[in-house]
Amino acid sequence: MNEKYLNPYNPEKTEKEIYQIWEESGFFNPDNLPEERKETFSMVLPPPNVTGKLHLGHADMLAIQDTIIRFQRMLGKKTLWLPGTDHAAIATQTKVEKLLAKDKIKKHDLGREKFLEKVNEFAMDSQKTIISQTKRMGSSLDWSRLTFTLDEERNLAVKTAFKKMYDDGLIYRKEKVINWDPKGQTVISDDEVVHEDRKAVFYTFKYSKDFPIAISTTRPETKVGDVAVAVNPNDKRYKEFVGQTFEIENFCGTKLSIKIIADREVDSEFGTGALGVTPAHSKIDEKMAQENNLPMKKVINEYAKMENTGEILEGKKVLEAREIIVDWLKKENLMIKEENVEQSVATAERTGAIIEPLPKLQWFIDVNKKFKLPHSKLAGVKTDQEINLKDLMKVAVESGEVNILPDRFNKIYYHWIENLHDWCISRQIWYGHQIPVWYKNKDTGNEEIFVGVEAPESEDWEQDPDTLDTWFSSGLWTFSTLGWPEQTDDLKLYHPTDLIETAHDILFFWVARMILMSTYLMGEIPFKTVYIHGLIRDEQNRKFSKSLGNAIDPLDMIEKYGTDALRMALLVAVAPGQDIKFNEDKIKAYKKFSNKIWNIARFIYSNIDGFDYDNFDANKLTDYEKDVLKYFDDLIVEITGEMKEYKLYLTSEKLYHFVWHELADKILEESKKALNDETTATDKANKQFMLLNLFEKILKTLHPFMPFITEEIWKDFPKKNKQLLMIENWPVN
RNA sequence: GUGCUCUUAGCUCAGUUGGUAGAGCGUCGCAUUGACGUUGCGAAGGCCACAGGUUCGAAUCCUGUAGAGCACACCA
Repeated sequence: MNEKYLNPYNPEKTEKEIYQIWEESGFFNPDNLPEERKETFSMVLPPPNVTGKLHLGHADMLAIQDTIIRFQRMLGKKTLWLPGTDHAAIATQTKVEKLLAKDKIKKHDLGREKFLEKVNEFAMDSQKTIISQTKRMGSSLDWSRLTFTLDEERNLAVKTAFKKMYDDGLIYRKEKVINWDPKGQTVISDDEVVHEDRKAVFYTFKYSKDFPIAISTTRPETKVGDVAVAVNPNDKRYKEFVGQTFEIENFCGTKLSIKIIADREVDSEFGTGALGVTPAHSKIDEKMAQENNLPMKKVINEYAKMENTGEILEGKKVLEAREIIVDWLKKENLMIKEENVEQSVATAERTGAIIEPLPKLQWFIDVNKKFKLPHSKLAGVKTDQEINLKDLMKVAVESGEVNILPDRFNKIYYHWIENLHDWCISRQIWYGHQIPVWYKNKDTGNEEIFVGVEAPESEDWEQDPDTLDTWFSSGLWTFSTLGWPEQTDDLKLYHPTDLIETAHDILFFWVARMILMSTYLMGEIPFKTVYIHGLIRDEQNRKFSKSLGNAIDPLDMIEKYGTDALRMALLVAVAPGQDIKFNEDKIKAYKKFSNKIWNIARFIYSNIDGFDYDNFDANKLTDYEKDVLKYFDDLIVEITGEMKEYKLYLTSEKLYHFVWHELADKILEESKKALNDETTATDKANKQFMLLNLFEKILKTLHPFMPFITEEIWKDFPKKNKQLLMIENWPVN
């Protein structure tokens, strides 16, 4: 027996050696796998943001995906698991800005080019850290195909996609009321808006003494931008006023011209049944104003300060302006009622700032416009059929081609699509894919536009300074990483991918966008199955975050307990979609399990001297050994089925139970007499064979879950013609 | 407002198509220096939130009630 078994299992030393052996073998790369493998299995890694280092959520994702890819590799498939990192535009830029602020450096002082150099430096540094951490988790990713969402090939994919969508009329530029983040100084999409419940005051008042209708609002400061009052067409109280226009000379120092309009959207039961229409600062009001040919009056600027108002309010912050108006209304005896209400306030996901709806010229993806889909491979959509993006996204899931686990997320997905509006894709930040659009004669009124993959030749064109929403490039991920727009072998072989595994908080940001981009650009689904894992929370059920100071570094856990133990703790009995309450004791328990396996190896290996496993005649076995082996073989059949359905949480638990409570507690104990020569030589040989045979299959079935310790023990397994355990065949009969 | 989910042992959670409830940790006994950075054997502990219904049979399917949570949202 190898002397290493005399000491306890040393994860730290073993894991580094083993990972190196795997990397040097080249087997992470499907091109190097032995024998001819016809069936493929492919996954892309959800690219971690290059904003720092990995957290437990990443560890969870890596554990699940690596277990799946190792299982598929052992099944004999040509397996590709493709790594990458995400530039995470706004998140990374903000991070670097903060770092620079420590040295009192501002981004505008540096200028765009210099600043981007800094961000890039940071991003590449961060990428290095992330890669080394990912390797510590045992991830069998094909590093030869490493990608970055902002590298040259991906930039080509982004520009190609943009151009095609523009040519199909699906990307348009328009001045609309958008979600403005005053802190981040950029537009954000609807999905980046987080609604928070807050207390607010609901004010009811009249613009002036002579004005016939009272209105209600929680934002009096926007009312200086009002151009109309809308009422329900069936509301008898206000019918006589519809169509009239009232001039208000002085509303807190500002002149207003208010037309009374009728709109079916107005609920006569709510408030006074009349709604002050502020087209520039509310999306629903914007729509009403357009339908009634009313002007837009912008009264709040990009810094959330008042503009185009009378002197009293001009330049004031919105909250100050609100107080001033409320005081003025009271003083003028125009205030009718003040009620305390719960209101949901729109805030920016990244900066936490309150969103200011503003009219701005931006780029959008039209999700409702119909177009002809060329070369459809989608179930339920014919080639050249007219369809819009919204329906395309819906069909991919409805047809069952894309299967979301657990199912309940299907319903959440449909619900999201039903409420989907056009996607604003331009951002006023520097770090990201610059929009491939050039302008000429911009301020002359004869503006010309050029949209292309390459910049126009002559020099008087100026590129749009804005960058694209980071999710635009992420949406292309399943095929941009395989070489698209080039028709590469990888693309043909591995797309659609088999599985995407990710957290539920980016189902819409990412999963939905990948479905959109893939169905539109490729005419096929991006992946067959979506496996959604839960979020990891602390013992008080809070999210892990730096600000709370409760963050746990997975590397600390690995140092204490070993990667295999951490992986098991994240996998056993955790159903998809289920949030995990982090518990260090669980990891400890699987460290003990690692030790148990190590000791089983010691016991078996120290009891097989002189036994020839390769040439043993299995016919000599008695019914007892045959039954034991059959029992485990049956179990393997069962768990193989589960693994194919991605039910790792069941398989891991069953294997744990079998190893500890069947093999160690019973089968091993029952074999001791024979092994100690207390019975016959035949009996001893039978038991030796049985134990080795069980152990071989256990090492193999356990390997996807606990790759390091199983590979290490496999080195000493007494068998000729062995390969690395990671490419041994899965033991199915 | 629209939609979704959860409630199982002290704690954290499994329970695959309906067939007399499972794991880890914790608690309590007993044993053991053994292949075991201990482990083994055993025990206590659950009317599976509650009330109805379908069924020969329900933790599992249906309806309702209560509590908890989540997603979405142009209700001023």
